[in-house]
Amino acid sequence: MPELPEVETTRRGIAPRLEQQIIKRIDVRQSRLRWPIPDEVQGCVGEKLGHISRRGKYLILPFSSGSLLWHLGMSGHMRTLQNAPAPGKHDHVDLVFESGTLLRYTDPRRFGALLFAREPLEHPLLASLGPEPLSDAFNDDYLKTRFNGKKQSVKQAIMDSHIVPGVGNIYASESLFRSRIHPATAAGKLSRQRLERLVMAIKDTLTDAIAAGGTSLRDFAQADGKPGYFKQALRVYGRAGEACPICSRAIKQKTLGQRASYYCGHCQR
DNA sequence: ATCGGGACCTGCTTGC
DNA sequence: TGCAAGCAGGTCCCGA
Repeated sequence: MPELPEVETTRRGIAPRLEQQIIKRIDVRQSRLRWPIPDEVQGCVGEKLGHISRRGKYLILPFSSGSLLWHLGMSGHMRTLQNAPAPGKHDHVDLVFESGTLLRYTDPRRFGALLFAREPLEHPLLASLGPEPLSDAFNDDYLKTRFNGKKQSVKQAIMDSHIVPGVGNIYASESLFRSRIHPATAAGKLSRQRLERLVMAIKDTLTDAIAAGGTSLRDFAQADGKPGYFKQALRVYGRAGEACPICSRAIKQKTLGQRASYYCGHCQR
């Protein structure tokens, strides 16, 4: 579910309901996520939540003693609730605020993570991320440097969070289709012009998806429970055998780096 | 240094 | 109908 647009959609959904509120309790029902949830997170209790931000696919919830770092993994999602029903099997964490509002974290596969850091941006997991793809620092000069000499496919390269954080399997395929670059092309072989196109395609794809409220796949819902609307806007992802929206030839599927990739063999070179 | 693969989990879909 | 295999939005870490 969650790539950058879904995480950003989640952030926008929960922020107005939670910021400036004092946390009363943190209920951890299952601490075994990707890493065990550290006891340190309990240090936030009694403190006021500041401005929620995002770095790559991480949400940062700042309190005076430090920040919660939250990654949704593959299947995680959050909802804010007023009158919380009894937690279900996969509702692993609740942040309970003094107002009665509650943030509930659900994650069937438990690939997500909840960590604590005094200086969030200095945490090794965040410090090693590439520049935000929607910032000016993410440009063709940057990609030229990072792709230099790379034999790895461009699809795998843009899915590497240390190069481009936030682009996952869906938006990698979509961005490559937009830029008309074949996903298996060696990253280091891309011309300057194609890198410019790729940068623009990634920015546009992410921006459009955020505007649509994220892609709705399976269990993804926005923080208010409404589904995202980008799924119908996907041009190639999950559409093997369907007609390419540009040339009408059948969309192909190929596995790269153990992940399904979708592309048009005619439009993408 | 770069890479490919395995690992971590559960649930849904597919095929026999 | 039942069961097992295969696949799914992520990414760290290991060994080659």
